[in-house]
Amino acid sequence: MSKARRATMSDVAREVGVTAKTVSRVVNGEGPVSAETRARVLEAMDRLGFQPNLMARNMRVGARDSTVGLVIPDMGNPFFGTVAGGIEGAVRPRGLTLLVGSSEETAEGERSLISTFLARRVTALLVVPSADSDHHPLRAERAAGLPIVFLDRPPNRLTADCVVSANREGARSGVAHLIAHGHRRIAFVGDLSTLYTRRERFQGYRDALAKAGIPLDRALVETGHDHEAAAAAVVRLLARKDPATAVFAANNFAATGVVLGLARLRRRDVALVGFDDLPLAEVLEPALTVVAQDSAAIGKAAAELLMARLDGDRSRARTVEVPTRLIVRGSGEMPPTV
Amino acid sequence: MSKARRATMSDVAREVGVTAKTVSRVVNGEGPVSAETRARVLEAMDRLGFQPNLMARNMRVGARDSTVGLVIPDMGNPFFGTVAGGIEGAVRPRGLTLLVGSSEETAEGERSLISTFLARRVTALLVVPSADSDHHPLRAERAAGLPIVFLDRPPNRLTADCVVSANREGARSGVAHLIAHGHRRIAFVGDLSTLYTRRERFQGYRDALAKAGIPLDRALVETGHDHEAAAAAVVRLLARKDPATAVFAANNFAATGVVLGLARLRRRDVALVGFDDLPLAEVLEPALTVVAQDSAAIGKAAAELLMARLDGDRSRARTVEVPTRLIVRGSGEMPPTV
DNA sequence: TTGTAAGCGTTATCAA
DNA sequence: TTGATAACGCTTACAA
Repeated sequence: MSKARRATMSDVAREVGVTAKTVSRVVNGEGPVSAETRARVLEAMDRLGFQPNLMARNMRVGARDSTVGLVIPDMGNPFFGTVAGGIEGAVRPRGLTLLVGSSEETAEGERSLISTFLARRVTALLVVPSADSDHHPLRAERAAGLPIVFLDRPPNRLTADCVVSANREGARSGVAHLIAHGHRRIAFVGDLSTLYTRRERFQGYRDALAKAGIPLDRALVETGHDHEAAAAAVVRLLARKDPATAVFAANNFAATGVVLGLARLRRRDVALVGFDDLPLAEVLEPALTVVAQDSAAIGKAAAELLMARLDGDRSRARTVEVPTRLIVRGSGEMPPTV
Repeated sequence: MSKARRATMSDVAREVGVTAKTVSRVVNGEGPVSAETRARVLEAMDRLGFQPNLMARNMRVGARDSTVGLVIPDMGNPFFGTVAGGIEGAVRPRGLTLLVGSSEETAEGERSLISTFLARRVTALLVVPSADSDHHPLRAERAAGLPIVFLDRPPNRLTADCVVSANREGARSGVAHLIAHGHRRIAFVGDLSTLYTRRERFQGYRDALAKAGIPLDRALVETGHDHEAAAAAVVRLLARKDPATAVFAANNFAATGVVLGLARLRRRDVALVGFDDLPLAEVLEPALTVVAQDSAAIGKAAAELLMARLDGDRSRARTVEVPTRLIVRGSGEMPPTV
């Protein structure tokens, strides 16, 4: 019962009294097979619950699997969900199936997941790198013609196609927006500083401050990698003797956390601009001003890069930067409390 | 360049001057290999960028792949992201890798994704069924010993393990809560009625009404499968001559949409209870009362069922119901406007 | 219209 | 400690 071996083509063939090759023909709808034989084979396949072994097929054919592997850092972050949706919509018409795994934001998780995909001979590989991962070992795969595209964050120690948001410019514009509304004590709440997106957005923050002649105050730079951490950061930022009058939250979790923190403090006088939009942004009070990323477009761009490579594009690695968009809703336009 | 063949064990072996079997021993850290041979093999592997072909290995070993396949309807829904996270946390310690694909809520997408997983000989299969899918064809796989667990929604035409939320009872308690606060015109905004979860939650809604002696008014039952559809539904519900004084939103998208709709109408006098919690629920005004699902627990329970099967549990199919929890925050306690 | 032989990349078995 | 041979399930090339 438990050792019930799975039916193979030979099993089906024996059942019907033909050869495996004939079953193969029926399965692949290829070559000439008499209607009667075909019917008998189909019947036996159904009766035995035959499922072709794609591993064996792919091995023989030498063809790659019709699967695209995607490595993301976190299944729970809707940003990556939307990115994945964008990819899927683009590769599906081509008959490719997207399979997603999570690295849990660790280099080891990422390495082992990539290995899993490579060992299964995916048609192409999409990776959102986790901090500190090294992509140098992938050079052989790339040389062997495997399309590899990095998303959201660039590869480390490897030149390859890459799609990212306009992080620096987007952050700059968001912070400049706060400055334009009179703020000079603007806090930055972001991920761990090892992350590429955090570094870029932090640079944009510095660019905006510099342009306005505002010195960087390290005391206003906080880390909030999840909701509660960001909420706690806000409490600290506002408890200072010289508190922040505005906050730039550098990702969706940070923005959510800052909103939570401010609400718990019953503070409605602190300006806020978030990076990445939230579904409920417009109903918050005040409504949340954000630098919106086009996450679906990021996925789509990556998928298109990938498919161009599959179609034989051998040009050098490209980096696509997807623009962001400032959405003004209220929270970013409040003046500083004097 | 483009046809660069991938290095095989034989390639590595030839390079070093040994046999494929020796390389195999090194790769699998099995059997006796001299330290020197091992070093030379490892060096050659690295130089050639050798990646073992798992398809070939699995085929030979006859072993199942160390992969668990998960089919979800929608990558963009954070509920499924959290469920996936719960599964991953439970199967990873066992050395299993979770691979996720999206059916886009279509029976065909689900069928083809399941086929993809079966053809790749996953160790186990996890499925969130889409509406109208038929799982009868999976009976042979189940008989062959493949653990199959359904999540969030039960299988159709197949008896199998299943993990669901206490949908009916949860919805009943949410609606009863509104009734306890004086409401009698309570609207229901949910998914398409073909969906299991929608049907169950609707039953819970009816149960609560019946218990209170309130007749069901079909005019108060609306469909809102995404944010905007739910927002539009609210507008209709409140525009009636005999409008709803409270709304029960039967899933997270519907709840978000209802909140959006109410905010756009500037209506703060309509009571609301949502099914499934939202990250920003506590900061809404009024804060959102919800029937919270434990999505991570659903994933974990499914993973545990699955692993028990892998460990040889042959008992009959079980259905696990994960309890929900009413979280009172304000929106559900508002009295009806007279 | 169907069958035979060989081989894809790996590992089990047994021998050296 | 290492190698030769066969086999996993399937498809290609060729023959019947």
